[in-house]
Amino acid sequence: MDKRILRTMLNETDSFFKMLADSTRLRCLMLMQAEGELCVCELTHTLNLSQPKISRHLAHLREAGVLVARRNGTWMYYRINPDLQGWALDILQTTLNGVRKTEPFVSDQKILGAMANRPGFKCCS
Amino acid sequence: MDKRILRTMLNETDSFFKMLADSTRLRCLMLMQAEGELCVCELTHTLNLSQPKISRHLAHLREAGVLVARRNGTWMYYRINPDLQGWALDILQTTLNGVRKTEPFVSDQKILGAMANRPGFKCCS
DNA sequence: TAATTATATACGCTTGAACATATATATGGA
DNA sequence: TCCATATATATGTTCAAGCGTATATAATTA
Repeated sequence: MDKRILRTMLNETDSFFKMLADSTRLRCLMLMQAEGELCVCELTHTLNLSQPKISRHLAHLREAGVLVARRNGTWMYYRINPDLQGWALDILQTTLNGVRKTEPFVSDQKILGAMANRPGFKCCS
Repeated sequence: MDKRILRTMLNETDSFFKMLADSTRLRCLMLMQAEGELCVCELTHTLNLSQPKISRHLAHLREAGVLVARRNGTWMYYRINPDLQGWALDILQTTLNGVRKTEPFVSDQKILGAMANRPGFKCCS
């Protein structure tokens, strides 16, 4: 764990909220809260934003300890850090419940659900 | 209700988190979540920050619809807007539960509790 | 009306964060 | 080894937001 992580790992409570205070990051987090781990290409496709923009925001979330990552081949999968403090996990779920029927979250879920050729996606199980 | 309020009144979810993403604002909100309405001088004393700084942050919170205000003589009392959406109120309470035993929130509560001459404070009932 | 207290706002400055674009790195397959 | 795909990072710029200081407004009391 490097210095950047130690510096920002929720030592200060408001740094957690800073991570939620950007619409791109919040949309990514809500998708992961709803769907579990997602890779960069799924988020790039779903939010229709540039790959560097998505990657940079995911890096921020990871450095802040909000996300953890796993590599599988060329794909990087990100998911919400299960070791987040309980109140932080609660807030993510409460937020999802609060926004899941509003835009842009409805559309995001829909677009992700309709995405073809998702890596690791098993059709017909 | 003026244009600024309409623009920021939680039409965008992340604007709510933007309001929580500043330590001064978060400390004020946690005190109000714990204590109910508070006036500017109580917050200025408790956080040991300049009056204009506190006032400006309270104005932001009010414009965003997170706080409502009431005047009583020369004092302005602010409190969490009871008409906030349920999920937003839940998040404030969850956050308070999560941080109430950590700094700077412990000290803030202590200093406020020990403050002398609080306006509207009835000694010996 | 004048003085005092409490609060709000205006101004100029600084800084951090987000952005677009370009480029680097990493993995897997031919 | 070379290429293609997926992802990460670097660079320079722009802009929003916070800050301190000064000043304005509002209510109260003399």
